Amino acid sequence: MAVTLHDVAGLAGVSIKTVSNVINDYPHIRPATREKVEAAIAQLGYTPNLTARNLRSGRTGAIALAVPDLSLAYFAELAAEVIREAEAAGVVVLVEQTGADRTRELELLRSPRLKLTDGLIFSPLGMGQDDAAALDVNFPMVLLGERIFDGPTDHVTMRNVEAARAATEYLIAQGRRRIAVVGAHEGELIGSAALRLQGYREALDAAGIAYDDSIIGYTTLWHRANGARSMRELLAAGAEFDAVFGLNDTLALGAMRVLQESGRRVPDDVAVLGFDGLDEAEYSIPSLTTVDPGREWIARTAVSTLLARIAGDADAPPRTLLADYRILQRESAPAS
Amino acid sequence: MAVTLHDVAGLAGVSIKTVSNVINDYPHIRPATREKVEAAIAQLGYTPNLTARNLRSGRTGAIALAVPDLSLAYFAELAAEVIREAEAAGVVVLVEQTGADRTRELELLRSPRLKLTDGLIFSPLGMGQDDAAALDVNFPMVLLGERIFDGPTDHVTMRNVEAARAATEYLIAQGRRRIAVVGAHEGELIGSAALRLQGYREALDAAGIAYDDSIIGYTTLWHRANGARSMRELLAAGAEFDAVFGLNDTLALGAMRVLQESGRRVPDDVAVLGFDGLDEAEYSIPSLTTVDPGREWIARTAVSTLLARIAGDADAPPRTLLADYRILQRESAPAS
DNA sequence: CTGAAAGCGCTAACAA
DNA sequence: TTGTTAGCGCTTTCAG
Repeated sequence: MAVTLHDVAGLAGVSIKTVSNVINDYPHIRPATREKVEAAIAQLGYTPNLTARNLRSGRTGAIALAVPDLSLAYFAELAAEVIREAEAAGVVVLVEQTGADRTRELELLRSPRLKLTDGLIFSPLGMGQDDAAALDVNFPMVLLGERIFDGPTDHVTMRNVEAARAATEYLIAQGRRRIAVVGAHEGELIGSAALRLQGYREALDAAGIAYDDSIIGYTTLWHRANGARSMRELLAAGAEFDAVFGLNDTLALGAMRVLQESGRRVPDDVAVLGFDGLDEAEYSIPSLTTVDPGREWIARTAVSTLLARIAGDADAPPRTLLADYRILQRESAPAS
Repeated sequence: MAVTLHDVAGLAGVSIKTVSNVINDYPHIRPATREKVEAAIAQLGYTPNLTARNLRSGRTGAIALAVPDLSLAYFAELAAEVIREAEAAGVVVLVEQTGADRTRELELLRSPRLKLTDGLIFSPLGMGQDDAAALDVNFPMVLLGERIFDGPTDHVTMRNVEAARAATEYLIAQGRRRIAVVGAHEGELIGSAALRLQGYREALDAAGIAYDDSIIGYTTLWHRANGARSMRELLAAGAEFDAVFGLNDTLALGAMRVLQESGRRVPDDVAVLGFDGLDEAEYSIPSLTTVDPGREWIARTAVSTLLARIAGDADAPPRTLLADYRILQRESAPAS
């Protein structure tokens, strides 16, 4: 641990500047000198102290990623992509979990721990529009999720409304008329749940189908257990429907499970459609038709956008970047 | 960003040492001084530069977690736990993905990026016994997975052999005699696959059942798709069996999917049992009987062990810590 | 092409 | 109780 530039310089019989030059591939070094230095480095097993380098350069070579919880499959897959992408750019990722909790999200934005990184990719779920001011931070940041805040921040997000509308239209095209929803958030106006529900309503309207709140299942955290519970409540209330739109895959899988327990056949009695395009949606019984909202593109774009900000174009106007979506047709809602 | 101790000291009319004392809760400060300093800090919006502090103190307040891939559910849930646990201790987590690739695992151990952290929780999958020397690193490290290396390193792991044996015995107790396996690794001697297979064989031996390689499905990466593919190969080869032991849940779920496609009823025709105790195993159709290897305990223990090493007991003898397992009885292999 | 020296922002002896 | 000062290990002018 304790081997420094000075040790290497001493052994190689040069100054620390020369060693530094070698390490940083400074071009004009005499080959003989370079060799001496490299031999010394190898002999001593020297590795540069990144903390010192960071202090000097003002950069850390790390970015932070803040998501609600890695045990939510969507965020796990997102994080996997972000880390892969960052690594390709030689940057390391520090992962924070907020639990989708407003207080913790706000704390995170003020946390000195972020000083350990050059920037933040942030997926806020708990904060509301009132908290927009908290997003006016003095470090590079890219927001994931809806552009619900007007601050000067880059957003990378998906077409929630359009994608949900397309999904609903897809079900309607199969002749489904009573389409239940699982995962709605009571009274929410912004956020993914509200936007996807809006897309759902637009599709109903366009098809002349009345919106019926009695087949909307409300549940906050998009866990599988909540999808199951929500569906049980719908069934217990005697709701009638011929399709279910899960506002994400995990909910849809939980709901599908309960439907089958109750004796409904999927898709014959009830078609099921999810949202997220998770790997596991391909291997459920039946496999889940779902909307791929472009998660991979989002991860890639978030990283490259953040790195560009860090690299300097801090004054470029903030951008909103939208991923393309597509419907992955599977068995739970086949294309008729 | 550019506000430093000196700025605060200047505004408060004291020396930087006094400011430093206030920040670090040094006890003997006159209340009036403290107030002045705190006012200045608030006015300037000062936050300490952690990089500088780290350089000085030799600590970073961060640990690294290296896993194969966060899109593997087991590691996502493990990472979620590790981050939660670390946060409770005021430590931040940098996540690295190795892809279970030997070369990248070896590179990681030598990577200067680790200098950004105080220690490493490492789950190696690609490295073999020949690489044990590479694990003799000069920073605190806790290994997850088998104690297959003899280096002076702490291990936190699960009882793979016992748990797999118990799982197999559980199936045998239900009257199953032809128990297929999905996820074996050809020629592997150490590592989770080999150990779980060993537990399986021990159970067969104890019950006087002959081991039959024709019902062992080999596949490397424990992805759902591989579980499915492996099961398809077994079926195509005309293998006969009345139970399947998936060496992890993801494999088991993929295999179960294919079994049902092929018209087999689970558990009537074929019982299915997994390994990992994933959340999603509870919501498959049918729900998956599985072994919970103590993942949560492993995450907690890995963090606390690493932090203890970092805090100083570097010379304590290396320990191997074993989690308790339990079988979660569900529908895919009911307790008769 | 290489060396000397300053300083990034902070902590911790040591003084006062 | 508070101030002075010397580094932590590195990069980076500026000389030579």
